[in-house]
This record gives sequence, structure tokens and C-alpha cells, in this order.
Amino acid sequence: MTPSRTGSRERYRAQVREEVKQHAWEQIATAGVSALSLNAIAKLVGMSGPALYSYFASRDDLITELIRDAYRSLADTLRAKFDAGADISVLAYAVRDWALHDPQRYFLIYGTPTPGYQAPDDTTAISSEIMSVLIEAFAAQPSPTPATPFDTHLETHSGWAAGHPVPPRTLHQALSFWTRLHGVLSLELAGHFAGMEFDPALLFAAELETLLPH
Amino acid sequence: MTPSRTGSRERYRAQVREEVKQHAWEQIATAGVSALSLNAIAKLVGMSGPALYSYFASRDDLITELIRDAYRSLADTLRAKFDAGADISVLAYAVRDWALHDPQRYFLIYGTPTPGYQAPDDTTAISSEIMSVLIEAFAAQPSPTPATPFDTHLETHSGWAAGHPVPPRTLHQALSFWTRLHGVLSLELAGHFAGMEFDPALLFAAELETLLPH
DNA sequence: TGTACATCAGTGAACGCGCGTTCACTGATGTAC
DNA sequence: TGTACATCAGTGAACGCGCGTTCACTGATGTAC
Repeated sequence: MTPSRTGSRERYRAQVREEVKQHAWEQIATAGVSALSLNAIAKLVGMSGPALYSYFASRDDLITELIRDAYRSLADTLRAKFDAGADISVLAYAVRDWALHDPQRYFLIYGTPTPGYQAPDDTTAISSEIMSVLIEAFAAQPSPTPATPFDTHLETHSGWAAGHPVPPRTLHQALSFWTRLHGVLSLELAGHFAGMEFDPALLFAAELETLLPH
Repeated sequence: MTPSRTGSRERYRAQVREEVKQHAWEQIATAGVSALSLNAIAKLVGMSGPALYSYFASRDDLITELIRDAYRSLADTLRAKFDAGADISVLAYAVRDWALHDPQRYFLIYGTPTPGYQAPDDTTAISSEIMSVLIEAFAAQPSPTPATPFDTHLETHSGWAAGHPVPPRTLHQALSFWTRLHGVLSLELAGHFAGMEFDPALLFAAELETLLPH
């Protein structure tokens, strides 16, 4: 009500944008990103199709923003946990929870890439924020695992981790954390373990175990 | 020419079906499965849109057949290699080559699932054929790695591998083979290592190494 | 070898749909004096 | 407190598009006597 100096219109705009995104996520969860339709969302929000164009420049623009938000959400989650003292194991389960909470959001980031789609710069920046947390977390724990040829390779190919003066072994651990957990999670979420009676959570735990000092 | 007893019309039909699939794969490789269009394919094949309906019942039907073919191709590749004496390491690189050869085919199987899509029974059968080869391959090599809690869990949850009287440890190895290699491959193919200078092939090799007796 | 018939591949028109997006315009909301 | 003006959210009509799919029909191909 009180038309504040910072603009009540702006607050309203932000609110509508959020509501649109909310419905967009629901559509993605229900039928996948390819079924996302601006007109359908508009109807759900209670507006006419064209009205959305004053909130988002285009359909692709909306999707890009959802991707950005997804990266941000994961990065912030991990950063917060780590700052609160979480170790590798806790971070692993944070990733797992995050993924299980909304599988299609997970796949929007880590699933099938659209050929030709070029991610904006800032999402790759957020992506490397995630790597940073992992590297810091591994740097903070003992690393008894022996060095491999890949570690030697990393000695001369670690410019991407320049901000982190850690041994290659640590970078390798962060990469393996990422790939191993993604391996279990994405197959689980995609239903590839259906028909096998085992509990995916235990396979996840077993993979995590391989990443910890024993 | 010689109208044979087995039917030259049938041979022709099979030929057209193959040609249609060929173009379908090209479309998928170029713009992803969601961009696959029957009318566009028909044009490429030199026919009218509706003509395809005597070859495939529907668009979904065509896609399902492509999925089936993809599974078949991977299963046959691995089975052939194994029968020719391949060990775990060779099988791993066979998977990698298969994936790199046509990333979108790989993602059609192992990528983002379409919510609500129910895979036909025979594809899950082929999928378990793939697991069979892996289990047999691990059963044929020494397994010095120590047992884990997940192995104990598998003792009572391995009905899905009933055809293979092997210790749970072997099943676990086959599962880890699958998840670890998929982890590296799918992130690599999706471009998530872009910007990092290391060679994904070496990370793949390092992950493979963890699966071998050392 | 030739004719009569059945089969079937492919066409073209049509249906209905929903999509993204543009544009000119209306009515309400906030701002300034 | 009241009026005059600028801003801006949202509408409705329209454009053009391509999609999957159906249907009645034509012309060619193969089959049987």
C-alpha cells in the first residue's frame, strides 16, 4: 500500500516474476522443459499470454533464468553447509537431497544438453563456485589416497583452479566427487535402477565411502 | 527386380524405414529429440508427411524404436567385445567410444527422462543384457577389493541378478562400473568440463583404474 | 506371354491445435505541483 | 487535499507457423490364371 520510495511497482513486478517462475517449475516437473509454454503459464497466473513479455523477453529468456536459479540454489546450499562446518560426507548428502527434492531441476542443469544452446557466462561462473566449495572441503580433510597418472596430468592442467593453491590430488578428489555422485544420482533419478531391488541410497553411500579417507 | 518369394515389397519397406530412422538420428544429433518432426523427415526422405504413417504408427512410436535400437546397439557392442575376450578395461573403452560416437544417442538412453514416459518392456530387458555382460566380465577377473555394507545389502537384494550366481561383491563392481563411467561420460558429453583444461579421457582412465584389481 | 484382379505405396487436402511473438490500445496506478 | 500528467501493466486481436494426424483417393506394382 504505502507507495514507498523504492517503488511498489517494482516489488509487484518481482512478485509476478516469481509467480511465473513457480508455475514454470511445476510445468517442467510435470512434463519436462520441452513442454514449457508461456501461454499456458500466463493462463495459470491469470493473465493473457502477451502480458508475460513485459516480465521476460522470451521463452528462452525465462528458461535461461530458471537454469541460473537452479545453479544458484545448489551453489548457495553447498556454500552455506560448508561455512557451517560441513565435511565431504555432509556435502554429498546435501547434493543428494537437493537432487531428490526436484529431479527435473537437477536434470535441467546436469541432464541432456540441447545441441547449440550456449550457457551464459554467469552460469559457468556459478558452476565453478560449486567446484570451489568441493575443493576447499577436500583440502580440509586428510588425503591418504595415492597419486595417479591423472594427478600428474593435473599438475600442468589446473589453471581452472588457479584460485586454489592445493595439490593436484585434491582437485582430482573434487572431480571424482562430482562425477561419482552424479553417476549414481542421475541413473537413480532417471529410473535406471527400477526393477533392481537394492536401495540406491546404499549404493550412493558406498560410492561416497570411496571418496573418504578410511 | 526378381520379385522373390520373400517379397520385394517387404524389402523396400525395410529400406525406407531405415532411411527414415537415419534422418531421425540426424535431427536428434542436430537439435535434440524434442525437435524431431515427422513432417520434416518426410520432406528429407522425399515423401509427403502422411506417407510415414504406413511405416510408423506415430511420432512416439518412431522415437521408441530409436530408443530400442540404441539399447540394442550398445548391448550388442559389449556382448561382441566380451565374447571376443575383452576384459573390463576394453569394455570400458567400448562404452566410451560408443558414447562419443553419437552423444545424443547416448543421452536418448541415459539422459533426462521424460516425465510420464514408460519404457517398453523389451528395452528394460536389453538394459539387463548390458548388466549381464558387465557381471560376467567382473566375475572373470580377480576381485581383491574389500566388501562393503552395500555388498551385505546386496546379499538379500539381488533377485534382479538371479541368472548370475556370483558374490554380491561382483554385482557391486558391475554397478559401480556403470555409475562411475556414466558419471564422467555424461558430464563430459554435456560440456560440463568446458573451461577446465584437463583431458577428460584421463579422468575417465583414472575412474576406470579404481575398478580394476591393482 | 497376356490379361484381370488385388494389393498397397504415396498424395493432397483438410482438421484442429497451440505455439511464440507484435502491436495498438485502454485503464489503472503513482508522481508532481 | 486536489488536480494534471506521465508511467506502465495488461488486453485482445492478429500473424504466421509447423505440428501430428485422418481420410478419400490415384496410380503403380505384384500375383494368379
